[in-house]
This record gives sequence, structure tokens and C-alpha cells, in this order.
Amino acid sequence: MITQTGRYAIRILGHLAEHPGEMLSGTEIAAATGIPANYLVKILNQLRKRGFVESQKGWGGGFALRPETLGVSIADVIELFEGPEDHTGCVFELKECDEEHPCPLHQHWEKVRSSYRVMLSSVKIGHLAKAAST
Amino acid sequence: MITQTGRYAIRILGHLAEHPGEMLSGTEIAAATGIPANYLVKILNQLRKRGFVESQKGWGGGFALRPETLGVSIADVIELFEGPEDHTGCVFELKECDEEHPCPLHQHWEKVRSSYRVMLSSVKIGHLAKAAST
DNA sequence: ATCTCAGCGCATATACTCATCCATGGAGTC
DNA sequence: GACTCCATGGATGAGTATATGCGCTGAGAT
Repeated sequence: MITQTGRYAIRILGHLAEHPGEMLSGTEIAAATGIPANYLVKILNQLRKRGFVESQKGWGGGFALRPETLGVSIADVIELFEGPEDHTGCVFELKECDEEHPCPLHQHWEKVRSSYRVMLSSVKIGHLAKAAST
Repeated sequence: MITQTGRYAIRILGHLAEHPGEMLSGTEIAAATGIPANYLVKILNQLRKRGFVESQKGWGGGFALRPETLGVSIADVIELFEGPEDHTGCVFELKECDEEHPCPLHQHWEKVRSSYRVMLSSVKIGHLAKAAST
């Protein structure tokens, strides 16, 4: 349903959101989230280049969530790792499947696709922090 | 969302459903569905072992849908290639995410998951043939 | 200045899906 | 029985996602 790297990214951002303003080292985040340390840094680097997190080198360095990222949707994060989803056309590539001549799966699939996109775009990183604070 | 092999399998069975009782060779099916011939045969062999199709060797041989398969759901086919889905637990593996303490994504995800499963289990192979006959 | 901590970048290893190739053997034709 | 058609099965290769390793660089501590 969603790639492993994407799930990692969400978990990382969720964890950072629980510690606003704090600089957390990669090692700390890895221990807290259970994500392989080496791989985690790669993901964090992408998140940094995209502007979702900021980093600090050297002694006492680490990663921290940029305040604006609290308003970023899950969809935006996923897109960074999986590219834009072009869910055009029939998933099963059945013959003559379009709006006018939908295949038996068409409307079912549209429903799934719709609720999926709603989920990804309506939930923001900021919301993830609430879960742990309660 | 779904694996390529699984999609192939659906297309193959859908094609066979359009030609009830006929023996179609692997080459024919490959040409009709656009699936790589070599790979297609592999998939058909799995479908045969599972009992969804029957095969005939030698001259004039090929594959045909077994009548009972018309009542088989998409979910059953997918499961053959991707194994049973154990969608237990939080997709993002966020902390403390269960029925009592759902994470912010939990209910959204449940909705998606639900409509997805409804789609897979409610649509049968027999339904796929209708699409092409119209 | 030197040392150490920790992010940064590149190369590499592993696993899995997808796809292809080739040898085998059964089934019908001649 | 010889030949052709075509499914069967094993081995192999390409591509991608995932994961690891190592050297480099920047920043503070001493």
C-alpha cells in the first residue's frame, strides 16, 4: 500500500514532532523509532534537502523539525519518496475501462483511491505529535 | 497498491472468462493481454496449481478457466501471489496505536482498508467477463 | 592545534519482483 | 515411429527497494 521508506519518513517526522525545537541525533532517533541507523540518516538527508527538517553538524548536532513542517501533509512526505502518483487509467488495465465504459472494478477502485487520497492529504505532521502526548 | 503479477493474473483470468470453455494457448493469451509470454506462462502455472485454470499439453493444448473459478473473488487471486494480508496493527507503526488509543491516521486508514477489502472480495472473476461483452 | 562527535556523500551489499532463456516431456499429426 | 505443438520446470538476468560500510567534512570541546 505504501513503501517502507515512506513509512519510515512518517515515523521519523512524527517522532521529531513530539520534540519540538530539540536537536536529536540520528542515533537517538534510530533508537526511538527502531529504524536502522544507517538507512535513517539517508532518509533524514532527503527530508533536509526538501526543507522538512534542519540539521546541525558537529558536537551536539542532529536533526530538528522545521516549524512549518507541522502543517505539511502526509501526502507531501510520501510524494518526496515515491514521486507524484499518476493514478490515471484502470489499475488492472482491462479493456475499454474509462469513465463512460467502466470495468466492474472501476467504481470500487475509485472509492478506495478517493478515501486513500483524503487520508494522505488531510492528516498533517502536526497531528502525529498529538498521539504520543496523550 | 497491488503487485504487477497480481494485476497480470486478474487480466489473464478476465480474458479467459470471456472465452468460456475454449482452450487458449499461452501465446494467444499473451498477444491478447499484452503480458510477456514467458512470464505469463509462469503465472498460468500457478493458477493451475491453485485450481483456477486447467491446462492441456501437446497439439491444440492451452489453458481454460475452470467453471467454478467464475465465482472466485479478486481477493482470492491476489492472495495466491501476495500471500494473506495481515493488516493487523498500525501501518506506520506509530507508538501506542490500537483500537483504544488510535493514532491520528488510524480511523482514516481503517476506512481505506475497509473499502479496499470490500472491493477485492465483492468482485468475482465472472464479473470481469461482462465488461468486454458489452 | 588537536580531538571527538555527528552529519554528509558515495559505493556497495542484500532481497525481492519482474522477466527471459533453455531443456524436458506430454499430446496430437503425419 | 518421426515430427510438431505447447505446457512444464529450472536456471539465469535485469531492475528496484532496502540496508550497510567507510571515508570526508564541519563544529564544538579541550
